[in-house]
Amino acid sequence: MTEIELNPTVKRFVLHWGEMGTRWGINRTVAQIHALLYLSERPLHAEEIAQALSVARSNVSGSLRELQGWGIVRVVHVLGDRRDHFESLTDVWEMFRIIVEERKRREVDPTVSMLRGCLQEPPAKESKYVHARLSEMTEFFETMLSFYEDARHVSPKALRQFVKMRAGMSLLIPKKGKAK
Amino acid sequence: MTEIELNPTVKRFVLHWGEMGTRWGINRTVAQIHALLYLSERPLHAEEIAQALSVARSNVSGSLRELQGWGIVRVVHVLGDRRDHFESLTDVWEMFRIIVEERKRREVDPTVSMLRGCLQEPPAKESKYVHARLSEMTEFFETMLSFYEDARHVSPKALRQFVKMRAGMSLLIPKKGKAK
DNA sequence: CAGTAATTTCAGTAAATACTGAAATGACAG
DNA sequence: CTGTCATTTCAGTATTTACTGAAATTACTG
Repeated sequence: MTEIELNPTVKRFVLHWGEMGTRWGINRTVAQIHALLYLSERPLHAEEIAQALSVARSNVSGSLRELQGWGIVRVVHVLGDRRDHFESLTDVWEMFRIIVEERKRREVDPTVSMLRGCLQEPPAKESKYVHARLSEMTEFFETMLSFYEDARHVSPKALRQFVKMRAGMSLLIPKKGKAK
Repeated sequence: MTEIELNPTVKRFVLHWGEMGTRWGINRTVAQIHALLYLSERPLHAEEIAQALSVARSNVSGSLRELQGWGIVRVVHVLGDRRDHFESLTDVWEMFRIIVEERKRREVDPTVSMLRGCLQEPPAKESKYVHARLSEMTEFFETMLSFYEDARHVSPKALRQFVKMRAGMSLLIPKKGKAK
């Protein structure tokens, strides 16, 4: 009812984050709730969130469930309060890692399965050309996956350092002469 | 009218690609057309595409425009035929590079602007906490951007080799002792 | 410069997606 | 147990997004 007015900076971030969500296939409200929790110093309960964003309580409920499914929001309890409270991870790198991992699991892995399935087909049946394109696509995904797999076995700390190391890439390119 | 029956493998790929598109914020039909062109040995004209996918001619028109906007489909002409024909890039790595570049431009860059804008605000106004979270988020994006910038200046060939190099990551982690 | 084929635009419609609010369920506290 | 508060479910509705087909425009041909 009574609009709990958000700090303008928070509002700006929340709205933008919501838009970004939609562009990457994430429900707007889900993204907004995540943004709100990310900027909230203390855990919030569903009712507060509903008021802050002017959405229905039930909508918040489902969205929180989804965020928990992603593993970037968790429920906590406040002494003397029966309600569930929610907080976001604060470590941006860790959130990024989790999101990448989830999207791999939900979207990339099934795509690779599909591609392998397509290549299974008697190669006479479909044209040579189709088979060639699908092979290239599969190889691309598999290369990316094994790169990712390697990266995953490096400690998060070391990985951060690697990414942060300016000019890191250019030093690392294989062998002779300067890459051009 | 007369359904041009797609090769089952092509159909499978096209349908899957369409679904993946939607999950990443790409219109289903747009993704399907891209998939179809990717697997097509010769350039197709809009009418063929409309029939193959059973969608309206005008829908194909807009979708092709969008794909051209992304830069992964281009128009070509066939001698003795007035119609525009369309073909997809065939190099998967190059397509990936272009898509990443575009999404950076359309989505990441504006987000970083927004974040910088938020940090501009008199830090007294918003809570210390909000400012701290926004700083971390900004730093994350900026680190990623400069990493990407480095990678962009490496030749595509070298970059491919780098990604393909198994165990590449673990070798590359800074300094003393083996990571992890 | 007429006539025709190709393409694009756009208003209307359909489909998908997101959201609401009432009702059902669950979880305590006394 | 009983009542209260919290949460979830779900059927109905609203909103957004995608799509169609007719009409307008553009591009070409003879």
